[in-house]
Amino acid sequence: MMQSRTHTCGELRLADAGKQVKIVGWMENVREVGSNFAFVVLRDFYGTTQVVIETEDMMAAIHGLNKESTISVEGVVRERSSKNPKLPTGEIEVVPSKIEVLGRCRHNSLPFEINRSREADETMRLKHRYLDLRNPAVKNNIILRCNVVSALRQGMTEQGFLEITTPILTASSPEGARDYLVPARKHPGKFYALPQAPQQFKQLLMTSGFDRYFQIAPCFRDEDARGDRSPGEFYQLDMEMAFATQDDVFSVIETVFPPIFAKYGIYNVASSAPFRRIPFNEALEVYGSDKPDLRIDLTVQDVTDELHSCGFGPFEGQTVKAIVVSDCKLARKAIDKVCTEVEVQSGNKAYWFKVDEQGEIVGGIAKFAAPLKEQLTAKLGLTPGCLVGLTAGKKLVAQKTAGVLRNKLGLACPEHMDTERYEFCWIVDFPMYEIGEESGELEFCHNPFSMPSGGMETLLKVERGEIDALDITADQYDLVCNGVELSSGAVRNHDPDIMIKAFELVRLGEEDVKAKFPAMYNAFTYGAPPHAGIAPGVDRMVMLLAGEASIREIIPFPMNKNAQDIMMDAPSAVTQKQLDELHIAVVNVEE
RNA sequence: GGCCGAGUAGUUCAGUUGGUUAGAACGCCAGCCUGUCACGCUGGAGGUCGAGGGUUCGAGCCCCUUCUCGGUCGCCA
Repeated sequence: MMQSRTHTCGELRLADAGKQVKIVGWMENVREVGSNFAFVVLRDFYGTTQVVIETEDMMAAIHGLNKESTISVEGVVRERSSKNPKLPTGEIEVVPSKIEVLGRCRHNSLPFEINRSREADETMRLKHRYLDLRNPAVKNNIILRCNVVSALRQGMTEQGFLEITTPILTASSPEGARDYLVPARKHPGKFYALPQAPQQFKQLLMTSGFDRYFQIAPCFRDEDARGDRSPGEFYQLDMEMAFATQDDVFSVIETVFPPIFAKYGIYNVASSAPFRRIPFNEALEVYGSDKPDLRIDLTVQDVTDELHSCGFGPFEGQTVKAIVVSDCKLARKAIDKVCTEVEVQSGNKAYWFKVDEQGEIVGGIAKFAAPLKEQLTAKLGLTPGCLVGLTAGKKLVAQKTAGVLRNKLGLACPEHMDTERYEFCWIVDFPMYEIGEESGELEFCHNPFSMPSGGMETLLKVERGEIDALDITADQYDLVCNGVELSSGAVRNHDPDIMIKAFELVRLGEEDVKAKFPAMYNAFTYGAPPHAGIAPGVDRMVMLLAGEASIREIIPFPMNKNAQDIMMDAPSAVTQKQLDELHIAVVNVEE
């Protein structure tokens, strides 16, 4: 038999009984149940098949062979006398006539057990990622990622988008995150930068006349990691459309995303178009977050008037927010746990009281709230069985803490959260400017590429003193799903004059625009199309679909929290010759 | 960089008020076992308790320093 294999380990069925086959794979397990009788579980990418050892010859062929060695097995498919209904191949087994060792595993003790690798220490998993990935539960997330990326490509292509790659070695950008720099050998003292996003290139593509662009784009940012944020590099479904409005972008996403989420996600229900649109300020006020989880039916209410002078110290003179949980079944211990979690995550305390079956305010800070029962009942519509969660602080702090509390209460109270679905929304009307915390002066809130709503006319109104710069909104939007920010996007500012005017409000001018974004500024002076786009994060999308809490579970070869690849040993030292060629002198490097 | 948590056998963990020889499960090795499929049974090997210092008659446990990993905040136009 010349073929490497006739079948995979996942495909043989009862109907194949009697066939002469050759299968290959990893020796996952050996169960010896007699001196010359054993079962070998052979695993490949597609599944597992049982090989039954019944002769001295075959026993000798696997004798002393460590698990996870690769072997080929030639033999006959036979119906099992004792079947296993839990396995797709559980009705048959292969009776071998020849077993060949292909790749011997030299280790009789593995760093972890393959099928339980997810329980192992993460450092160990990452160091031996090639073993970790043999675990079907780990491997399946990578397969899911492939399928999702493939579906996104197909969806975007069907919408008329062209996939165009943009440079990886490019220029450092003056704003945004920290760049990864690459020394330029031919230009001593100068550096390339890895792109934080293909932002400027895609806008230049629009200016070049391409109408609809997309790319599964690698993005590089030298910022610290989070559970849902990979250090160093990540991927975006980057897209841009010429002569387009916000609605045009929304329409594309609302067409492409829901079917993919419903098909590939752990939940098979996704919002249908159009997604809810929530203004930024309303999101903060009602949900305490600019990325609300709409599966939770709880909302935040303002009780500052009622409680800011109730005598409870932490509320004194502060904004106070309340979340009413009707028919709350949480015990005191569970409520305290929620409050503790809120404090850990937000750094601010949460408080509570309950309304008992007699309608009396009890528990938590009842001592202060009870005297205000009438006002609170009128304001919040309290009924027996209600739990009222409370937060306080300066307005934004009270809002955001309430947002954290809302999430925790939703998770703790299943009757207030319809977990098994993907609930999308757009956050719209972001402020264009804010007062910088350090500078105390007006700054761009998000990015300077966005078009101020109303364009030049709006900026002129600020100049004329008719409106406050802080009240300007940008044609910018976030895509949010189940409390996860998937993406920011915007209608871009394609007009050099409006760009300069927008920069003037933050005390910059034409020279700064030219200096910071020379290619884009120049390009836009040659006739630019209005354009808009968005760039949903592929990694986070796959996390949501896989139901994984760690981004490392959906990346084939992830780095650890400290941006190290401990399998490849990156970053690593390089030779003096390499440094010399790059005109780099390394000083004060500690071992 | 701040805060919180973790670090004990190959792996995952337990280890009481500081007290005899640091345990369990899985894995590994040996023996038994002809229908297992998380095979079973018997036995065995395997430990720098992250590192350094201190307190003590005595430290896995208490104190100090430090390293590593994770979470979180800062940061991420």
